[in-house]
Amino acid sequence: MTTSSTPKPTESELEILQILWEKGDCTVRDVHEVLERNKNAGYTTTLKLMQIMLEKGLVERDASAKTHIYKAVASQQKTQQHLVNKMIDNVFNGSAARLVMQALGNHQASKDELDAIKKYLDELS
Amino acid sequence: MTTSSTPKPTESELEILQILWEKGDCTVRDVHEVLERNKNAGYTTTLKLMQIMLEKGLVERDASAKTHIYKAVASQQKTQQHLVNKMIDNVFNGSAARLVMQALGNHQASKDELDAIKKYLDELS
DNA sequence: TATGTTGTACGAATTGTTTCGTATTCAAAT
DNA sequence: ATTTGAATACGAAACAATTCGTACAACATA
Repeated sequence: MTTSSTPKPTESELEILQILWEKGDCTVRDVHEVLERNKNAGYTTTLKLMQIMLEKGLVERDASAKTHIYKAVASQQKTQQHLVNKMIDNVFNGSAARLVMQALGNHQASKDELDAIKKYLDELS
Repeated sequence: MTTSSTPKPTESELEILQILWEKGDCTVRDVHEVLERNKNAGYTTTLKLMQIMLEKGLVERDASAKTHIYKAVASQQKTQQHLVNKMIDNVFNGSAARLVMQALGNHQASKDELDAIKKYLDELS
């Protein structure tokens, strides 16, 4: 199995998914307010993106009230898995180990994080 | 420093870069022949892509002879670093450790690979 | 020299992503 | 009842990525 049921989100869509994962169910306005802190895009831009995500099946919504409530379809964990696997294949020629070393090499992980990884590795083998 | 000198390659561009990294300097035909094994796109498509990559500064070329010779500008290592860092930020909220665990969790790493990672971790701390 | 082959250049169609303006709907407050 | 405010729907522009057709240049060879 290499394909997944939900399509790969674009970068903008991923930003929205992050918010939905963190805050749970959201209105468009909820999402837009968070987005606004870092970007500056209009409200209808956010709305349109979320409507397209609905068409693609990336989110679901409860449209029974006037103000619709959105939620992510795929879990954060599943989506991360999907994207990491893609990166391993496309960028690291299938070697998870090379990705791991690259990730740890630069992007400073704290001592606690490193310890956690070691523990995780011991449990794996 | 979060930005790099060369822009982020698209997926198609990355495929071409992979070939250039592996085979060293290449003509468009060289690249196209490798590409053809997995995809099917016309020769002029590959040519155009590589011309655009030249404009973007992703590749350089020696155009002194009739048949031009292309080479990647950024090293594979640097590009991988760039892309991994981006993924850590965009997908894993800045946590390298979470990416690492996700990478190891599913995408089966061999025992040798796991050992190599452990050794690497020991050297880091 | 004429012809075919192999290359580059370039314009343009197609498709996907992002952005926003405008229309419309609904409900609350005046 | 009318106005106002907040929401959705939708079309379309702007931009980027991908694909390919066609034109043209260089060169070997018949």
